Amino acid sequence: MMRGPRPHSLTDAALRPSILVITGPTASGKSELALGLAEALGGEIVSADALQVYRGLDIGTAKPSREERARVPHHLVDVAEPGEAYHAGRFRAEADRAIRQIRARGRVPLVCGGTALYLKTLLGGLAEGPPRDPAVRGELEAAWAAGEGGLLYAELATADPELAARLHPNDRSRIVRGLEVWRVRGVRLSALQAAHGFAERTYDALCLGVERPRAELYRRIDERVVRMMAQGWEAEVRGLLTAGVSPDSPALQAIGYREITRYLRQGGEREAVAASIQRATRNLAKRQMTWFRRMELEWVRPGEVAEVRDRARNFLLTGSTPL
RNA sequence: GCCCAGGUAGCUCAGUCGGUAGAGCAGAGGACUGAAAAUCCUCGUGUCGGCGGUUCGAUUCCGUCCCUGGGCA
Repeated sequence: MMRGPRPHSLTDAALRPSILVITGPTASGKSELALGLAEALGGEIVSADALQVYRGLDIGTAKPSREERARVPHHLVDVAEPGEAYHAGRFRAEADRAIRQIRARGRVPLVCGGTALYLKTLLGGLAEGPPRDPAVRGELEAAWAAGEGGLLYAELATADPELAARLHPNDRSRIVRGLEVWRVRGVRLSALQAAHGFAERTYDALCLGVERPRAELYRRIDERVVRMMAQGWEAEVRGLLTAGVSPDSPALQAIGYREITRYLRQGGEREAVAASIQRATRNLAKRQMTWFRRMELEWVRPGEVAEVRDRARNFLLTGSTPL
């Protein structure tokens, strides 16, 4: 079994900038909490959300409103075109820059979002791998779509046996990524990952997770989807498609966007769309919980704003790099 | 009232030429290193509508009753 990174010495910790992290499953109310906290502490919000980065995806990503963004500066929202493929590597670099700038202004960086992989890369870094290569990617995806998944898995088993051993033959995304790394750079992704091990410790972070009873969370999700549909989500998606955004782009694979795109292109029962979006969102929340359970978060309840504020203040004052 | 078709897992349904049943979805748990709201893995005992009958044995066949659709009156 792999062991976690060794605890860092106090000297190491003293060099690390303090940040606040607020996460939680979708619709848990983390944005609201972050907003209140940012105002109370003189902070700025760095979004850790894989979809709010895209311009034009507003309703379905529950993007902060113009008013909210006027109240508190937000970073990493609307920083990519909807046709682009944003990714963890880019998030890591841009979040680092945003945090640096916020601190340079003497303000508190408040990272808020539910994309656990992004949070993980922020806190632990990311292995040095080649960025995605559209050409190679295209070939691999095409091969997979043509039913050659078995061949691709076999190729990976030869190129990077260690990686293949821990991937299920059906795990398209990871098999494709592993082969991509092998084909463009001739190195094994598993080796890069082993060398790195998420061992970077750039920040001294207080990580808070917003907690809600499952049933309550699911109810909020269902209600929010209804609200989003009423706000014109369908028209938003139609606009993106009309503007030429490819239905295959990552942005349109997002929950809701994918269902609405399918509906607009292939038809179907209108009422079934909202229901399937609700279901997919509930499934997402459950997957997020799986991440959070092993993230060593301090759990807070949505109503505990004052307590959380004091907890955060205390952390910032006694942390390694008081402001 | 009569005729027909159904009543099987939370939902939609398959199936058992009589040996107590299985898929999808839901739900739960898990994995996760440049698409991550992605991608993937694991988990299915339920008076097989009720009551009788035939049978070594009935969810399966027969009778009857109840319920739900549809048709005829």
